Amino acid sequence: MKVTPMQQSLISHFGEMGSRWGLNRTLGQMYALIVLTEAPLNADQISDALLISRSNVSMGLKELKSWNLIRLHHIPGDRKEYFSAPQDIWEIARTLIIERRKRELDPTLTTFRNALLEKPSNSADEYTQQRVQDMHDLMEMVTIWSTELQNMSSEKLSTLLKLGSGISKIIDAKEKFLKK
Amino acid sequence: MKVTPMQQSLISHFGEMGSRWGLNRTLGQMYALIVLTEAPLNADQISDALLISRSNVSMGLKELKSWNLIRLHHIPGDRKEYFSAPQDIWEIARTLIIERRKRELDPTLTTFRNALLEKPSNSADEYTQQRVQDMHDLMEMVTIWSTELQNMSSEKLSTLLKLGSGISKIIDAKEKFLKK
DNA sequence: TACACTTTTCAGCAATTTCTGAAAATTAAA
DNA sequence: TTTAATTTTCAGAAATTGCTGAAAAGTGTA
Repeated sequence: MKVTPMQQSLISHFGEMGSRWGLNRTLGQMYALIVLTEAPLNADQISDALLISRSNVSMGLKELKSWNLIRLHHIPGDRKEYFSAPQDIWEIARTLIIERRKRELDPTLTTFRNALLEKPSNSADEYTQQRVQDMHDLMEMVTIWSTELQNMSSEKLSTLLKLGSGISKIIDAKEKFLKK
Repeated sequence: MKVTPMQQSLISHFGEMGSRWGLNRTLGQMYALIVLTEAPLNADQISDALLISRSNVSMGLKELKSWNLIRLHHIPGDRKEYFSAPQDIWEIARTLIIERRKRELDPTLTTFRNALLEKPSNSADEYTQQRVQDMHDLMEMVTIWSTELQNMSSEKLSTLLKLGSGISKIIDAKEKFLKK
């Protein structure tokens, strides 16, 4: 399993960025390799290409599975497991949104709700609850959005994103419409 | 500087989540404390409240400054520096979007563009470039969106988010309109 | 069932990140 | 200026995270 120079530079970059994401270097590299290679890969090929141990690949694949980012294939006459990324880049994006929400937002929303259920016993807690309420409301809306995106087809998601700078105008139009 | 139990549990949670974000535990705790406390705080108070060294607070504040997440105050007759978070939670959200884009998206977009400028010398690179192109297009749209959000007032941002599940209908309406 | 092949687990080592105390630098009042 | 208060820097210690090889577990074929 050899990697072209072009692929190598992309893999390295994903490795460096991996840590800025919730992933780590190796996971970033592994996913870059899988995404950029047309044919599904087995664990030994990944281990080869990235010069990391077979067991590390196994753990990485486990993590990628838990993120729902890879698909499993079987090749007739070969007992090894082969992995690929979804063809549709929008599907990958959608998965990332869902999984990051699960990990980054949901637990916090729960903590906020618990804090809001308590009775403030002094003015410091009153202020605290007020701020928690604000953060809660914002996060809840983001969650609703992400659920919405989750159920959107790639086509619709694409349309929405292409709206880009048009979005402001749409809001204006809506405001106007409602006021009339 | 004492922290109420309610504040303490929120601070701990932010600490744990801090690592899932690009921050780290201490940074998460520091920002929770600053956000949840009404009066601006000085470094010694933060050090006290969170039981971390003064120098660690100094480094944390430096980081929070670089993220544009805190405001500096001076109290007459006091030489210490006091820090607070913006009152408007939407402003904080906007800042986070901008800063995360800078750190998580922009460098990758540059790498993608460089890869697309190269001439593919074999079919593996052809496939690679095709996938990079897809990812590039998607990321560019996300970037445009985030620029849009960056320039939106808190009110407008709020309206947009409240749109929530209405967004699908708006897209449908727009599609229909364009086709007629 | 026995077997060869493949994947997973995990204890311990390695690398990285985070934190601290001491010292240096900065700041502003006297 | 000098001095005292405050903030910042940074080398090394501590803690955390990541990686490996060896062994265990799992899987399908004969």
